[in-house]
Amino acid sequence: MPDHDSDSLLNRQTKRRRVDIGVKRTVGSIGSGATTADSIARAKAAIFSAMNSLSSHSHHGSDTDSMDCSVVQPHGGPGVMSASDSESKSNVLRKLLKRANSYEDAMMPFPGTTIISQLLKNNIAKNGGGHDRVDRGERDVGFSNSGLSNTSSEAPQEDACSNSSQDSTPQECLSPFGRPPGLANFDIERLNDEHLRAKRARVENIIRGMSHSPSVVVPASSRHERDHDIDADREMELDCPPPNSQQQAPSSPRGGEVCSSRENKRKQRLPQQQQQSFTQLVCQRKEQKIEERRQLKLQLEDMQKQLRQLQEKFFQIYDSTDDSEHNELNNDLHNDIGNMSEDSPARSDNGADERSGEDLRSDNEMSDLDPGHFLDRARALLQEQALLDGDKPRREGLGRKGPIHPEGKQLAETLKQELNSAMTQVVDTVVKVFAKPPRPTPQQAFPPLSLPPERFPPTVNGDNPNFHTANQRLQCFGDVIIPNPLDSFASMPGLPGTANDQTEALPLVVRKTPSEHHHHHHQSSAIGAHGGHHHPALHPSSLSASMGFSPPSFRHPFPIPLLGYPFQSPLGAPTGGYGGKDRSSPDSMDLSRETTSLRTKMAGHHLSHHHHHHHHRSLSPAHPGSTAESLSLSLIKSECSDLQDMADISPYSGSNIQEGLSPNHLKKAKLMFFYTRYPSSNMLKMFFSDVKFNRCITSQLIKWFSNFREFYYIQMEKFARQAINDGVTGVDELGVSRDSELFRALNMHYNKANDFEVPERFIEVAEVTLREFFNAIVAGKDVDPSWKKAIYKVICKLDSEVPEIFKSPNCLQELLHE
DNA sequence: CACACTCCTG
DNA sequence: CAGGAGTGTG
Repeated sequence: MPDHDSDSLLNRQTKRRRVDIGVKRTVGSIGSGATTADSIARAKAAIFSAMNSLSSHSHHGSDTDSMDCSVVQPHGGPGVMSASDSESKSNVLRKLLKRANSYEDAMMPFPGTTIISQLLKNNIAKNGGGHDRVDRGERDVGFSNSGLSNTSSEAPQEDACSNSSQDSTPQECLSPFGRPPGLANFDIERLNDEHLRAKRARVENIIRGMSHSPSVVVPASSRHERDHDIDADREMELDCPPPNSQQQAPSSPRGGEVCSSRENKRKQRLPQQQQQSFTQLVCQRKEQKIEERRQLKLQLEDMQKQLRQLQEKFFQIYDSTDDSEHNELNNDLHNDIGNMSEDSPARSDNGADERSGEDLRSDNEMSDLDPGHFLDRARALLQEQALLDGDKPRREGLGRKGPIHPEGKQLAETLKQELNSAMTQVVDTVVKVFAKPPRPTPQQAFPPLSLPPERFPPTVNGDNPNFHTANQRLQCFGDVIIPNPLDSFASMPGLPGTANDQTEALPLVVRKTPSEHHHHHHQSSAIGAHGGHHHPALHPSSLSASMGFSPPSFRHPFPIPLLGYPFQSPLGAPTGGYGGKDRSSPDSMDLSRETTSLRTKMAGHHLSHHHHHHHHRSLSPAHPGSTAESLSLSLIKSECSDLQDMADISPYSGSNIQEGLSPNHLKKAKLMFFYTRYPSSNMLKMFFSDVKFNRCITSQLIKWFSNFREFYYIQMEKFARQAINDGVTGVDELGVSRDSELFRALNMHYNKANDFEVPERFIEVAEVTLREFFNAIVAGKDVDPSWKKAIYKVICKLDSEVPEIFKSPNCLQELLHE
């Protein structure tokens, strides 16, 4: 037997003696995720799905799957799309889009024309913006042309280390939004050429340098790849100790001898010349990756630009119509659609509704670029249209009518259609491209385009401090699993927020549909926003906290991903967004919340085998370390450099419903422990209503309480034994008071600052626990491996109600400042 | 199978 | 406190 130190043996022995208390508590899946969404929301969802699949290359797309399911639900029922593989995802997307479209068609009596196209063309001509392009009309042309502009010479077909099984047709890897013919073609091609040359030179340089060095040092990133490639053989290659002992870590002295470092072994495995060619391949693949990212970036920019153009045009038209009406109408529309889709009073969005009026106004100057508002206006116009249609309202909720401009209505209609089709096309094409190859190879013959920053459209707020980070984010799209962009829908809850935990990304994990969709239902549908009705489980405090603070600029999810993820930097974020609207709750302001969530996000990521995304870190020339970037850097935990990507990408900053648990949440949980030792997940969800729950968050919270319990029981046992050793004979002599040592230890742990008055009940429970332990030990029950189980059962019944105040996200302040 | 739980380790 | 492991449960 390969030597395991006695520790391991001991461990295995002790592990046998586990005690599972089987305390049964309702595992609450709060509510059903069934939400309704109108076509706009669906379109949004579709876009985001597309973005997501684009970003993740449709690996492990479970996140979006769940979203898709819920989105589809109103029509298709829950089980429609439960498959989690990427193909089905794209299918879902397509269906979804089709539904959205058909819905629109039904809504609109006026067949769509191409007004937008015309307008856009005119605009382009007028502005002389040679770089702006609108290819909706000639999309097909652009598509077919997309692949022609260049070839990537350093994309060898015989990629030895490629684990992709698909050498599919190159065209499928091409961007559907490839450079359109005409306008910008010249510049682009020139750029392409330059860039290609430069890149080639770089590659050759690298390769030359590598082959010259006597001891070929494989870059870390490529080592990863090799790890991946060789992974299959590892079992045979390495004479590792049995799986039981995970002693490959260098920390294990003997294990280290037996199982020498993996990298070393791996390095020696390949003969020299193979290594050289290997390194070449590696470099090539790096380049390919970079190219891929650039292409993705470009595509996204194109999409953004298109959207922006549409918005501008739309607003131009819209502004010509009467404004005051629209506010009313808009509100009306919210209600209307809300009623239509599914009148769920449980989910209502007060904030959004109230805000919509002022938003519409401020938009005119402010800008333009918030697609969410854009859609709002589209809806408003649609509503107008409906009203114009006359005395026969299409639906019940539609009672009002008023003076309207027929022209504007028609315009709105067509614009809307245009928008919809544009989105559909965008999403469809993106999905088509990126959802197809399960593991898209970087072998696209696609010209790397370096993009002058001027071409990058301005962000929502005009200034674009996050431009670089945005680029970087886009660069990682190909490799990194991006948290579900839908998360940014948190403030437009018509869409089911999905877990953005990457555990979802485990391969072959099929999402269990209904039970998984535990969401906060106090969030309302974005459209069905007639506020007031709350979910019974919901308390006003959390509502006010989660809605009232919502910074208007982040209400709409669209600009966030589409405009290059202009997330707030974790540090500066909420401050800027709130604009002093309210004293924001420290919880939602928590600076390190992203930090906490990082771990969550990474959970399970190791299975994705996306090793190559280290490449852009080492090679990417565009890594300027912008402000946001450096800020994010402070959040990077440690070894896992992937975390940086994740950190940058986190789309959650815009909402009060945060994705991660902050230290304040931890503090709160500790205080809650004074009341409940065994909180149910339902309870946790209720009391941490300012956190968006996904599996990871739930697990983390549960783990917290588990850890609390662990400490608690350890203390109990310790003090019980100590009492026995001290000669205590009877339980009566055993008490717990606020000045007893046991209490101090516990208080130190759960209430370190001692700024919370520990409830008396906890003292009693502690005393009971201590006595239980004492008795059990005295009775010699501790010889039984599961002797604690009985105690656990007793203690778990002693949970008391957690005060309502804990449900407030601001509870910490309210609790501690008194 | 997923989840919650405990136990152990770092 | 988190991660991993092992176990029990539905």
